[in-house]
Amino acid sequence: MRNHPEITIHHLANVLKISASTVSRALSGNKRISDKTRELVQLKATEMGYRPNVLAANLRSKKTCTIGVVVPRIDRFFFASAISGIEDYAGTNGFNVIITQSSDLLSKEIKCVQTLFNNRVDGIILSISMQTNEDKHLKLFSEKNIPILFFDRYCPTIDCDRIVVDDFDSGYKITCQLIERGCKRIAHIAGPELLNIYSDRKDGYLSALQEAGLPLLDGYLEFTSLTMEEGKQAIARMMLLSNPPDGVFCGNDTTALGALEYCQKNGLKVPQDVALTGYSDEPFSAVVTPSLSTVRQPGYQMGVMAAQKIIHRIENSNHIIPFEQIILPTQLIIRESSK
Amino acid sequence: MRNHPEITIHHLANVLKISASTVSRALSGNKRISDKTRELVQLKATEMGYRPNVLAANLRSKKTCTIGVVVPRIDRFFFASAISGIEDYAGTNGFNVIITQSSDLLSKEIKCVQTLFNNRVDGIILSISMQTNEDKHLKLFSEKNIPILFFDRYCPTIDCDRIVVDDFDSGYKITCQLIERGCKRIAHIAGPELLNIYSDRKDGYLSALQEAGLPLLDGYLEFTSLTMEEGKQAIARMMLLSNPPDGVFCGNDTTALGALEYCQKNGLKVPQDVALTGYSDEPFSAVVTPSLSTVRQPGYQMGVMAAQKIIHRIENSNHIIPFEQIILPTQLIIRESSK
DNA sequence: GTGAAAGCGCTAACAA
DNA sequence: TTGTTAGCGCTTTCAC
Repeated sequence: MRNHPEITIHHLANVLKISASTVSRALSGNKRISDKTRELVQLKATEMGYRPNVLAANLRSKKTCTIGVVVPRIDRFFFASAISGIEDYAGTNGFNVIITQSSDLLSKEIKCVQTLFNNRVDGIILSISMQTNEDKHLKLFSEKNIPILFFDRYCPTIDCDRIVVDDFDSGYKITCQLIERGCKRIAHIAGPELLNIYSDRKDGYLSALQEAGLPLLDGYLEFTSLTMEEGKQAIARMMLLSNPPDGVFCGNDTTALGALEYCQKNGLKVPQDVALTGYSDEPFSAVVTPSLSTVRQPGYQMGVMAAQKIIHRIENSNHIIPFEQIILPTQLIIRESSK
Repeated sequence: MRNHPEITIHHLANVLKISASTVSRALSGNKRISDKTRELVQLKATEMGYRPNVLAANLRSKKTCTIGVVVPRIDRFFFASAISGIEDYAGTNGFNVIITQSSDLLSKEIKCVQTLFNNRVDGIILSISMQTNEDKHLKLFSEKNIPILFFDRYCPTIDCDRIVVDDFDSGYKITCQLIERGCKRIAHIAGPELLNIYSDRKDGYLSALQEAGLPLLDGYLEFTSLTMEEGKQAIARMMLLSNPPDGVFCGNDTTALGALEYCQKNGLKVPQDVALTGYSDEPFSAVVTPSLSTVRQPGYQMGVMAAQKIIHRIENSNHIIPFEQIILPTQLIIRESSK
């Protein structure tokens, strides 16, 4: 089983008795070439099983046609959907996508970013980790004029494009829904305040309370890292307060699920005794009993837009395009847990 | 904001008054160099902000240190977990991962594979689409001696490594569980017979029936593409049979969820009137009511092993390593839907 | 232990 | 429209 040697443009050139540059032009869709030659070359190329050496082309043109992606976790539905969107758009536009995950660790995120940087990606799309409280590792890109784009979770100190949803508004609205259904004592299990998305959700919650003239009672606002276990523990503490909440807005669906489990184990009826809401619309939220009220984020669409925007910027790097923050709408989904 | 020019080994060489090859050796950990020079070079490299040009190195060494991945869908939990495993292992071993998705379409799969091929990935890990009934597009790789590795869904006509689970055994066992709990009329909603995983599950089911002396009644075996909607429709037809099943083994959790919804809408108690089981252990299966019995596949672990195995093969391409099929154990998870 | 030189496969400025 | 030429930045033989 011998390896056939790789066919290059020089082989084609030899066989066709023309120059390598003509072959190159014919293959790259250059205008300055006759239709006849082009067809001839293309025919021969397929015949001989030529495949372009992307590496060499990239080295020469100093572009890799690759975008790097850093997400906290690939296996979270929201991020998987976003990646799916990125890959679909990038794939049909001649770009490759290198995926990396930070596992919500700053140290890992720094490594990912470094790897992508060394691999000379043309742009980087990222959603920062829960720990990210510095931006040194991202400055690398700005310094070399490599486009950065944040989606969902961003670093406020870096000036670049962002695709986000209005977490403040969503947090506000979902709290209002709890108020409208009659809840008087509403608590919130929040995520790390460091992250824009969580602090915005929290601010939306606070704003809704204030507007309705409801007080923020002691112990009604807890900051966690939003795991299921922490959801259980947080609601446990809340329900043991002298004046327990009758409604809890959980920072994400996983926490809400933990809270739900706690309630069911402790004989609390949801939503009668305490109404619950989550955030993110994970696949399980619609099918759990009672089904979870939540906020749906357009993950796939965010991915598509992110890819679109960064590729546009890469391909127009000579132009000055002002940075933009695109805010995509979310959808409030009211289900049994807060009916 | 001027771009600083990229530092190359030649810049370092000039500054240090040594040759580029020495710099190269110092940086690549070559033995034939004095400790003093090595340290000097490395120091200067960091000082000047040198970053190796991976492209040039790859062009020269004809290796890309990149593995390509093709999965049906990124946003399915099983595949997302596998990707997560691949990326973790590859990332810590100096390999990049390019992800593509076939959307379960043969045509798209061919494109993905072609792209990865042109990008000269050093190896490709894939799980084929539901439509894949040919292997021409995969022969490309075998011809160039580029390692292919299948995980979960494989193409039986390609001779290469595989990481799979024992779908026959799992199908057999989960059917046995239905039998043990007293089901007498057990149906199966199967996936496309083309795919090993689904036909194996089906064969396991048939084998369990036969062993228990239970008949396969007319209309008890349906082939679908395992969407939620098809699950509903299939079970609807089954429950309208003159002799409806009292247990249904669904080809995956999504179908089982559809079946569950049908039962709940039509006043059928699960598991009392009809027991249900799924396959895959999606995140929702544990939390739906009644919770779904299912089979857990070690997605993350399969990803790690896949990456490990293919990287090992890439780095030992001079050796002849016999192809191997690794069968990972699954875990039967009995929950309320078949208690 | 170090340097000189060739070349990986491609593109693009320039010339014809 | 086509050819010539000069690299992109690196590795790696082959000298010394």
